[in-house]
Amino acid sequence: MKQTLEKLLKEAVERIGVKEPPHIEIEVPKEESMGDLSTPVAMALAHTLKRPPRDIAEDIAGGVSGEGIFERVEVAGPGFINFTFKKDFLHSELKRLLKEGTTFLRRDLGQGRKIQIEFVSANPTGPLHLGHGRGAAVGGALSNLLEAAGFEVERAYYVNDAGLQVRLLGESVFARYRELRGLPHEFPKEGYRGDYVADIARAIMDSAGDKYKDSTFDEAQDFFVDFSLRMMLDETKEDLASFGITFDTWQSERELYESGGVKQAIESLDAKGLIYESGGAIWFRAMEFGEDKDRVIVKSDGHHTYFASDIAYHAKKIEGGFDELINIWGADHHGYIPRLEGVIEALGYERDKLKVLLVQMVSLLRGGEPVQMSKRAGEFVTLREVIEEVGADTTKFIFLTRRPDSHLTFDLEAAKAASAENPVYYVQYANARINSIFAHATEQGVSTDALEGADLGELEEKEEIRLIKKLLAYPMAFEAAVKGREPHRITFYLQELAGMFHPYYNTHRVVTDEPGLTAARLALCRAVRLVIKEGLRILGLSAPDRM
RNA sequence: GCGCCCAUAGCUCAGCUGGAUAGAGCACCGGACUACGGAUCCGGGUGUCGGGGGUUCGAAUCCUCCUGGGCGCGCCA
Repeated sequence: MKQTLEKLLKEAVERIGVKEPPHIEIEVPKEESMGDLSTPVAMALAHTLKRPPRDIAEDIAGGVSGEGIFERVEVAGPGFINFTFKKDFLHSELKRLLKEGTTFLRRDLGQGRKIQIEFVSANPTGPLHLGHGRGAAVGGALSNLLEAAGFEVERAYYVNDAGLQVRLLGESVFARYRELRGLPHEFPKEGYRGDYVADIARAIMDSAGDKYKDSTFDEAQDFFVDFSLRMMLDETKEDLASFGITFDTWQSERELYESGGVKQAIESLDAKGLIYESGGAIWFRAMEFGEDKDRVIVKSDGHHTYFASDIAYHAKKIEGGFDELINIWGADHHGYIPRLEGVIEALGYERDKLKVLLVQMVSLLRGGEPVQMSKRAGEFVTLREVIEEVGADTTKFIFLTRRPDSHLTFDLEAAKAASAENPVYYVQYANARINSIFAHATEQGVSTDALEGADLGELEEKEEIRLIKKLLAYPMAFEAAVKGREPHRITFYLQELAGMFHPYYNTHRVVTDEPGLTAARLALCRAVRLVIKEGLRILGLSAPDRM
């Protein structure tokens, strides 16, 4: 629909003597009386052509060749050109949608370009919390979205399984282990205090018994750290699975050290003279890349900072042949962005090869009262608990009906209360409802197989025309979502589509006494279902046949 | 002190990258087909778009200052 107009408009604009036409904006006007699609292009041209916008609009409108396509082409307001399509055109486009299916809905904007999306990447020192859930929902939806748009997408998870934090986890588990055994123990001062630490200790008792009752932590360290890591990682994967999120690659930080990747990355920076020693530590010349201070890679005690392995990790990503890298981070890491971009430049690549998408913080409330989400503190609400309490689809939907950069307060009480009335069901119900219409049709002995031949010209009610236009507008929403990397646009589109389907259903019967009309309406329902399923799939939401 | 993000209806949020009279859902009130699922539908109103200034044909959207909130600014991760 939009593409057809785009092409005709471009020709018309060239026809009035504009050699290099600007980008032609096309939008759906807010009022139906303003036509189906609209363009402000005449107003944009007014300045350069030094003519009144309405005159230009008249000229362009007169030059649009689209006989058989437009019912009306009108100039309105300060200089908008409004287009209203002929019903025949809408019907033939709907026919195409039904025939081509998702091919009609998607556009190949990626052209097979490789893109890696890294998200969640939580420290394996504690369970996933709600903030991770937001990253997971957005990252998963964005991945599906870009995949549908013809990108080759890799979903990546980075596991920080090296360094002092995981050692501290092991030490905390060790202390709990001794505690459970009734042995004297000293809990590390900054240790992890959540219940999950004791859970791990219990699991160790189950599998290793009292094998380590006489060991010091130094002796038992490897076992405790590895066991704890494996268990945390397994639980993380379980949580993500129950949230409907999957990953293609799990990059271990430890592996980057063991394979020599970190060493290599540092050497390559060194070879470029971007590294120096001072005060016993090794520094990266971040200031040469716009940072306000240089950054330590290796501390004076010999330990590497996270930054060191991040350099190696991103070097490895780039060498993986990706055209674009996307990192989805919590907004509390925003200060880290220039540092990492600097490194990418230092490694000899374009800075904008990496796009960091910040997902704003989620503050958790329960009945208006703040709930702490600190991993070190004893009490916090995990993603798992929220999924169990509120449900995966509802939780995801709450995340996907907001711009990622909007701050979000997630009130558990409100979410649960809203759960029964949640808009996600409104959308899913449209799908389920269509399924029962088809079941009903079959019961009535109406064939639902041969809808290809249906005469869609039968669809003349205004609710039907509106619905068709909305369906044909899906590619526009899709394109905007892809270009802006904003999956939430799909969410809003689906709510609007369902918001047209339900009233239609209540006004007009699909299965009627007239076979021709029935076939056409069934075909329309099938198209609605197709689009809803496609949208829900992209968002990572389920599309149950019955609810 | 410096930097990033946010502020739109009572609440939760959209607003298609500068366009027409700023929109949904929730909540509240009233109503609906002996037929395809009432998780539905129909009707009812609400705005100094946080505030001031600027840019221009035109600003919720861009610039600037201010206010308020969130988050960063380590040889932490």
